[in-house]
Amino acid sequence: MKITYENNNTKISGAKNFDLGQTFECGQCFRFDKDSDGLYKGTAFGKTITAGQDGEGITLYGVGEREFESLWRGYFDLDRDYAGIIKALSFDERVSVAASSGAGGIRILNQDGWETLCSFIVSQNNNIPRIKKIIASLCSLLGEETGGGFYSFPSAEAVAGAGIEGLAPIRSGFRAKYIIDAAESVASGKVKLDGLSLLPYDEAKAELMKIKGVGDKVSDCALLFGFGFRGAFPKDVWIKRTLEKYYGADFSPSEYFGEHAGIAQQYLFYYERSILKKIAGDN
DNA sequence: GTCCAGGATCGGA
DNA sequence: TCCGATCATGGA
Repeated sequence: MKITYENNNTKISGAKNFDLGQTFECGQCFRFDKDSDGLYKGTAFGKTITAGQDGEGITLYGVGEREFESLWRGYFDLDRDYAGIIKALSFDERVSVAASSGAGGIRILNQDGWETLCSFIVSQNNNIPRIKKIIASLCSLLGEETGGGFYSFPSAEAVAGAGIEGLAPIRSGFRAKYIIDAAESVASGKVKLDGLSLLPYDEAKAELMKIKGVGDKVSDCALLFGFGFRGAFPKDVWIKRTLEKYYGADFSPSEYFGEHAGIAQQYLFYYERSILKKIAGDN
């Protein structure tokens, strides 16, 4: 992998297993959209960027060395050896097939913990287009403008301050009370997100599940996408179907796949949900 | 109009 | 412990 800086852009070339589209569209992140020109635009950690990919590599527009090193290198998980992880996980036939059939360019983003927690509370019993819409609405309602009509994700304090009535415009339905409980718990310190990534998995999970509306799956998503727990294995409806179909009952993904179970999960999820669905749709 | 969505909670077997 | 109904809304 080679990083070069020119004209206030950062160019990443020779990065193995890094596909911008797969990474932004595999369901881990709700804040990036593809523009009509094929570029992805979105906001993370209060910074809005435009990113594109061509045969030469990935370009982050308007990002200089300082910002790249302090934010985006970590965000895109660039210091993790995905090729090696895929090799290590390919003892499993399903993961091997998924990784070599259009899911191998996914990188697990290191997103903001609070944003990820809140986003996956919104995701429950919901569909991705609507999840994105609700989150965008929450950000424009309570976040701060970051330029070009983009907004930062609001702090827990800002969300708690709005109260349940204040959230009415985002149309989040029965999830509003859960969002408020999460915001109040985090703002008050009842649930501590600082240092959560350093706790053992079980303790970190129990901490998040103190929040109403945060159960087994939502907490695993937050841990995997927002707190660096690559061994967390979120079990949504698609993955449950996959597990039943190929791995049988009483199967323990975390023991079977090990420390990178979450990455295996994401390959399986994206492959089953997007790639097989697309193939089915083409027939 | 119907079905269902990256689930969690609650009450009752 | 397990199962089903329910939750609020709108995308497909």
